[in-house]
Amino acid sequence: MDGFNIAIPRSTLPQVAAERLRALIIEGILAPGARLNERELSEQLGLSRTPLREAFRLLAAEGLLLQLPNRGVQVVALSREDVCHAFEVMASLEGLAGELAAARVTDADLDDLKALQADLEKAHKRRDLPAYYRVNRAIHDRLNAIAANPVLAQTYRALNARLHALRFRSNLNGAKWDRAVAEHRSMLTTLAARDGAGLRDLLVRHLHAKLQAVLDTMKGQDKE
Amino acid sequence: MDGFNIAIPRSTLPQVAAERLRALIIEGILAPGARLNERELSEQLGLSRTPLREAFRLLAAEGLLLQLPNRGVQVVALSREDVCHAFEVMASLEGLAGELAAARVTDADLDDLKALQADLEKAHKRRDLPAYYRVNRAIHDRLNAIAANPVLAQTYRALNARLHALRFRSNLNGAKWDRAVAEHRSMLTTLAARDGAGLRDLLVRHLHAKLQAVLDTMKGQDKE
DNA sequence: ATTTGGCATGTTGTATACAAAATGCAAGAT
DNA sequence: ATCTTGCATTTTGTATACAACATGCCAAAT
Repeated sequence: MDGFNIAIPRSTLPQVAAERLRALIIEGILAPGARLNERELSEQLGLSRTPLREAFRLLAAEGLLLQLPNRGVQVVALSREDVCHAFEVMASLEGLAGELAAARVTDADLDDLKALQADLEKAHKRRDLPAYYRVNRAIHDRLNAIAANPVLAQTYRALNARLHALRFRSNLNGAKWDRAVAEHRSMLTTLAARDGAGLRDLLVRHLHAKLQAVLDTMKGQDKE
Repeated sequence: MDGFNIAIPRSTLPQVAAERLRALIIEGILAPGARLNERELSEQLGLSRTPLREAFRLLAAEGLLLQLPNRGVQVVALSREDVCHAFEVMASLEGLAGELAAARVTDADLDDLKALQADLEKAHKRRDLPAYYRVNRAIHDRLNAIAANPVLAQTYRALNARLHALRFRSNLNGAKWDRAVAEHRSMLTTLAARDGAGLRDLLVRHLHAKLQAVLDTMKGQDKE
């Protein structure tokens, strides 16, 4: 019997630092394009430069930071094209998650998702955008969990982190929001029918719609 | 006029170190599961522990190394399941590459690919496995280049590195090899027809076949 | 006036020293 | 004999010192 995992979760200082930085980037406190001073940041975070530099390398590998030799790191500023490319990949990954989930989903899973869907619609009716985002994310996470592919989950998570800063700000307007909720509803029925290919298509289209929403909010502010 | 990129490519020591380590891992000189001693390795590579540790973090982010707090790093040993999961994702990404490539491919591209296909068949006829792998990789790289999605290319590359060590050793037997070559032929005609969905399916199936070949060679040597 | 060269300053890159944690071994207790 | 406990050694984690590089300023020359 060792179904229990009692190991106390320890993470290294660089990992913790990376998490903090990730949050700061996503919240926009560290703005895209901003150059990060090692000494300054290390003092603010209360650690030395060495673990901070390892955190930098982590985030650079994830694609959140850009490392310029002898010129330090800066927060990546995504161009409109970058966003399109990232969404193309995200859509494909999410489609795969759907396909896998359809093959493996249990009735219990479906019940959970139905509950989440109800929450989603509630948030939508209340026009509570933060709550909507939270539930939305929970649903997509759940789908990934059902897909039960850790490699997929990790790849997806890494990519998502890069875009999260943007999505955070993409304020859905009425029509698009309604449509997104409707799409979620059909996703659920498609999943219940165990229609993998159908769910895949739906998710891909769903993400393409999301891309449009993001691109709309990006309009004007051209970054490269 | 600045279509030229004259910037002399400089890389940091950690990046160079990471490349070396990646090569050593892929070639199997650093065996899966092996624990890497920082001091020892840094002396062998001729650098200090600091840049080496940053290289470790890079490779850990890529999924080639596993970091255990206060217990250093070790080369990841992929279980059969890990390989299946990775291939599922790879297949999806390669499928996306095919889909995109079909939409963007030019006649010049097709000519290049035809030439590569000829090389592939030659290598097959000669039963020259190393050459076959080389050309095979060139074809897949070319496809990714045509797809023109840097995010996809990077994601694909990272995942591929994790599996390369395995594929290296997967010795195709006669029947599977013949089939792979045939699949490549139909890929080319499907691409020429600009049939994105068709090419996607083909590539996904192609990779599933590859997975089977890899799993076969893994049989027996159970690692977890 | 503009440009170029050198210098001063600040910032990153690498090495090393020190601290903390883990590992292995041996001695003692049960 | 086996298991535990404490110590010595090894190894990793963090901080800091030093070196290399980049940047901005000022003076001098054209």
